[in-house]
Amino acid sequence: MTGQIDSPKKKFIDTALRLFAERGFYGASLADVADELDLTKQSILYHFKTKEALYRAVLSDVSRRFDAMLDEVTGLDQGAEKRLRFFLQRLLEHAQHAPHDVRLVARELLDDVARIETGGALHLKPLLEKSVELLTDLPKWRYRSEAERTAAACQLIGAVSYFAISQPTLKALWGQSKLDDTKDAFLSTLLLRL
Amino acid sequence: MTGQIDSPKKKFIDTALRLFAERGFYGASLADVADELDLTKQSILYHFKTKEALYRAVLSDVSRRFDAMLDEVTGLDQGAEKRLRFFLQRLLEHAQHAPHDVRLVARELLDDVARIETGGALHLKPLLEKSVELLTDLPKWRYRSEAERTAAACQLIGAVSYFAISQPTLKALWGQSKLDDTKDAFLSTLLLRL
DNA sequence: GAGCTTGATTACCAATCGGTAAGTACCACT
DNA sequence: AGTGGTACTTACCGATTGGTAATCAAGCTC
Repeated sequence: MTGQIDSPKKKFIDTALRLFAERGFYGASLADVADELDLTKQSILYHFKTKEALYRAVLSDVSRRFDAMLDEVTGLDQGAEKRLRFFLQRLLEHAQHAPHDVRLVARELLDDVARIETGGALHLKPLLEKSVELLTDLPKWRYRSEAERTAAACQLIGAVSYFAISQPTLKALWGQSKLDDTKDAFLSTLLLRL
Repeated sequence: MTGQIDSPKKKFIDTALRLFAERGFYGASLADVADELDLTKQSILYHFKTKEALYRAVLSDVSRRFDAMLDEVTGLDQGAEKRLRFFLQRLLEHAQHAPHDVRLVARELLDDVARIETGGALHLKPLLEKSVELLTDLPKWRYRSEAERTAAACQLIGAVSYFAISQPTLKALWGQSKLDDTKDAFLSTLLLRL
């Protein structure tokens, strides 16, 4: 129904994703998004009724890509540990060439506090449930209880995600070469701990 | 010089911290902060010249608390592994009863992207350097290279921080009891991997 | 070539934003 | 009693925000 491919909405969604991820929902105005495309903000409001609607469209695009990655992992017909390693590798890759997605998800988590108070919707609920379930179901780790497996899953996702959103800062802090070294070492040391 | 204790600025800083952490810099207006205190926004501008100045004051307050925690860890005269365990425990505790601090730091990391592009200052630079140095210097882990120790340090900080900022969402997702179970298991499984 | 849809425009709006200027209530000190 | 500083207020400002209304040009079908 909603034309996914090559819709004229796509350029707005892509640009809005980048700006929302970099500056947050309130930090990026409709005029900012339109300026990046050399258009006016009213052209955005033609395709999306409100700024909120644009934001929801961006979120569902992010969710779609994330979901495709998760399906790729669950579809892999291999042993549990192989799949877990594959998941972490794919998550890290995803964070590398779709950094805006990961940053927007992080902002969503931060904004949830205010949203929960006001009874707003948690947009990423299905995504989070799927991710954690995937990780806790996969391995029969040496951790004993369900709680410990869940905790370990949160640690793995958190380590990768936080590292991903820290990269621009770390690059400014360390320079590109040290960051690259750390990036190379990241996956191996993470997998080493499984 | 700048009166730390019981200054009339303190209530503004505390309230601003909460709102900035929950909604971000652009999501929380001066009027919002003032309303929470049943005051007018001009009373804020009396104490802080600009909104940016208020934000910097909030950040330095957060940095001060963080720094005190780090000093507490480096001051502990014990073996390297003991200190590392103590650090992770204290970081998790800090995230528990000062959740706004951790959330604001996360927002700073997200905002750095835009700030680096425009040549802005990275407010948390000294804090980050100190944290990572502390972690990489402490243990002679089984990881071989400097890069692998750095990567491991990032993983530990990231796991704790991301878990901390995810808690309101996870509570809404799972309920309080499952979150509590996971929280209890979090530190033990994290330390298990050292 | 009339009519409809699509994508974008210009013009305009009320509300809110951060910030300035001037004034007020209160308190300590002399 | 007068003075000066502190904490805060009311009144106001220009700029920007998200959003509405009306219009216009291009392309399509019949």
